[in-house]
Amino acid sequence: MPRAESPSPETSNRGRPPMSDRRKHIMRTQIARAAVDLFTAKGVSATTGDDIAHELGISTRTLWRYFPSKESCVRPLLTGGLDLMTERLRTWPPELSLTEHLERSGALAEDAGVPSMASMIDLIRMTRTEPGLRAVWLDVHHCAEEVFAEAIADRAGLTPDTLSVRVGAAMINVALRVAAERFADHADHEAGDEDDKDMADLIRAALEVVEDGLGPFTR
Amino acid sequence: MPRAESPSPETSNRGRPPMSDRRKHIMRTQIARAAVDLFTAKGVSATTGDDIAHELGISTRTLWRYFPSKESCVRPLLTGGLDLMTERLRTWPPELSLTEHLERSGALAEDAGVPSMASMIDLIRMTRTEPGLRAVWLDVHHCAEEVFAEAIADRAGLTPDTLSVRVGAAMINVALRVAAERFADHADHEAGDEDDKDMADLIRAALEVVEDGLGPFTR
DNA sequence: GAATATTTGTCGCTAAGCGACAAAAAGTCG
DNA sequence: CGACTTTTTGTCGCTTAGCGACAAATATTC
Repeated sequence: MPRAESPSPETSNRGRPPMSDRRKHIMRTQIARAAVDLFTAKGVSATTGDDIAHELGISTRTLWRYFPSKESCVRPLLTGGLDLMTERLRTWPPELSLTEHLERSGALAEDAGVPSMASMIDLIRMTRTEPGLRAVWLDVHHCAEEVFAEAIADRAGLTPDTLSVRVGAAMINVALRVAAERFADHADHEAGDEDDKDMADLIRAALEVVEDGLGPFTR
Repeated sequence: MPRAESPSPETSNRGRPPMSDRRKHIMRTQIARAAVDLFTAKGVSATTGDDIAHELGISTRTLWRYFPSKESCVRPLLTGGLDLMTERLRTWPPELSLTEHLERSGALAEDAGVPSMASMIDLIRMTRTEPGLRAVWLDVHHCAEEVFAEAIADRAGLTPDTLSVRVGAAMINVALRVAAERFADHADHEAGDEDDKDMADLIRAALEVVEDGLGPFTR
């Protein structure tokens, strides 16, 4: 049986601590990369699971072991920004409000946090026209809601199931989603108007609405 | 070719104004009913498109002409509540705030607005465990965001693309979603604690968080 | 290096979902 | 009502998604 070569020489863990989980993680990101490349090149519907698998030199069966559908292959890329956000929730300092803390996390995410920003931008754009990708995108954020709810509940001394906590977590979540979508949409205008260009400003502006509420808005 | 009998005698438009669109709409709701019944009875993964089609006496090919996947067959049921909400946005009186207006709409929805409330509750519960149904549920609400954005923008004299408008619409939207999910989860406890029992109270409480914002919450 | 556990590939299968064509409706006009 | 047109439906065939089972290959442990 012709064994597939390691996905990439520099990402393989040769000699270093074995760590089987690491291998899986690398494989998933490799698949995600190949998938997004093919999606952007040929379109989602024209890309088959066989295409993605063949690109990496793995069998189709193995591909479906890593992801349950071809659209979900790009999930690791779409979670990139949120992973950093939710990760930093663990070190949420008491003197900062949640929005302040998230704003600073957002500033980090833009710079070095996410390795392949260009692919992510392409992906988020594709979610507009590709229902399958949009479903993944929405689900990624839906999963993040849970994490936000736990963080908020923990801080406020409430249960994550409290209605206000769930709504609050969802509000935070959509603010980040809308900011990301807007960033993706306006990313290539580059040297245009300097209103809300970088991710940090967008996140700040979006979270501001969440912070203040709709009261002063739609009355 | 054995023609399928009309889905139901009383829902067929025999002799009355022709109206081809009406037939389609009836067909869609009939399919949705059959789908949710089979999903609750056998589970989603164990239900095939053939099952749904056979239940209605139509061919599988026709089923896929009405819906692009078996999960999306239940979409008409999941949009029930939101349809009423967005429809009533057209008659949003100037003297009411958006949340006030939506609260009243919510009170209507509970009573007579949605015909098959029981099926909807079952469906929303299933979205927890069935990824395919959750995707439909999230997408239904995502589509509603667009409508809310237009309504808010229209009232505020802004473009629907304004960041604050989009975030605001998304906030409204998730509040309604969380309220619906909570209602579905706590629906059968019936005569338990009288905290947040009916839909109207839940919507009111959820929209209150949106109205006030997270400022007084996570600081 | 041998024994064990995990991963992968091959095979076979069910089901999703679409394109094309023909039959059967439904709608139209006289 | 009857001929005509338009829309809908069914049948057929096909590609792809995606999983279960078993065997080979690989990784891990001792």
